[in-house]
Amino acid sequence: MTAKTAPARAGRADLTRERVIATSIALLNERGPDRVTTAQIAASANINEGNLYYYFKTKRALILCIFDRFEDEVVQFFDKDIGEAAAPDTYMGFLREWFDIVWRYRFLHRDLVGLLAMAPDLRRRVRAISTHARAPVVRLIEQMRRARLIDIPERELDALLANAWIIATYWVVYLDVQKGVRVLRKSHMEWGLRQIASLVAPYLSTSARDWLATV
Amino acid sequence: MTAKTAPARAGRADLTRERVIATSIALLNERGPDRVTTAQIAASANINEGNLYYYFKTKRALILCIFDRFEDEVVQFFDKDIGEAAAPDTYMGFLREWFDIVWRYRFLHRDLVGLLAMAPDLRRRVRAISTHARAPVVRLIEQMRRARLIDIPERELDALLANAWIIATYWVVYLDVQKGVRVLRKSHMEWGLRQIASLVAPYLSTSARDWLATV
DNA sequence: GTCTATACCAAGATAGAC
DNA sequence: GTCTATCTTGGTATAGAC
Repeated sequence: MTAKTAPARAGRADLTRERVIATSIALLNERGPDRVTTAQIAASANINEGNLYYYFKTKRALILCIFDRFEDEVVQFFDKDIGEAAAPDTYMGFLREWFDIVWRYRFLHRDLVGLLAMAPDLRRRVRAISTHARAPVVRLIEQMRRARLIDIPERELDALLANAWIIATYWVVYLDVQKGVRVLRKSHMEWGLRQIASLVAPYLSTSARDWLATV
Repeated sequence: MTAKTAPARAGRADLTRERVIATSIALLNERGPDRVTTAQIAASANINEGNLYYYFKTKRALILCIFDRFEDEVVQFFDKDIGEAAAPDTYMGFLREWFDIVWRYRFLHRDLVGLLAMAPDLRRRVRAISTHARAPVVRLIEQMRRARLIDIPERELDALLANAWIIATYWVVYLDVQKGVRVLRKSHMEWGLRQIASLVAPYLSTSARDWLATV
């Protein structure tokens, strides 16, 4: 919410700062917070370790700054207006976008335990995000209902949402950790989309299911 | 496979060793490998830190020993014969047992990245486990089919299995990390079971679904 | 804003007495 | 088998010159 996003017009300092952040995200995703040292970050950003501390007083501060960015992206994503007359593939587009965010910040999900130990306050913020996410998703389902794309009994909705949330956030972790995937290729993305689709499939109208089969 | 399981007749040394292992599992589940020190383990097992190294030459060896135990339990679980005339709640019993294992060793799933960095060979073994798991699960589904409990198209099976696997392994992580659950109560367990059940529900026969509603 | 040099400390591990 | 004492390393962070 209160995050500093990338500056519009960047001076030299801003550029360095951005380079540090970008390079840190890459390293953190690759090896996780506990296996990335400040020395490695500095080296990877082509600056001296001492200089790194000019930009971020602590390693913790750097990681929190990255979390801010993630939070910003997520809030923006969910607050975006979906528009009423959505075609089926609009929904796919959203999912794709979501996977992309989760992938780019996957260490946040994968290594959350460690991060929580470092900054307990993150628990609150992580929870806030999944709470925040619920309304737009429910709205989206309502919309699909009105468009006669889906038909799901009220009492099964909660369980479906929880499952969808777990798959949608842990799918990339699963790819990363269990499958050893290093780069998120289009094929992986499609695979994840199909997983979610298969979750929802039983509740889709025949027309929507036919459409799905063509994707 | 080659793990040393708890000795049948335990001498003093064995008892100490077991205490170290049990206490380590507790600590590792609570805080994760990187936030548990050998000093804490020793203290928690009521022995001196030096003594700890008599039992395990390195921290790594200790953790690998725990992985051995997990592996043993999993293999035993999956190799167990299911028996043909299984009632619906037999399947629930299996799921329960599985959740229990995953919960007791949840740090292995939750902190796998770090563990893989420590012992790359684990990747092979983890993969072997999920490969090993497939056959029994497919057999189980076949059995449910014959008992007319389930009806699922062949081409939807793979996606369902993958989703079930993700939910079944990451459910406890989700509880732990996102919900802040510290002790796996019966209510959480039931919740997880319902999640899996809701995944399978669309494919169940009406009789099986009726049975499910009574649980 | 960037560097060099260095302090500091926590954690894993060893030696060797008992 | 268990303890005390100690070594070693590597990683975070600071001081201060340029």
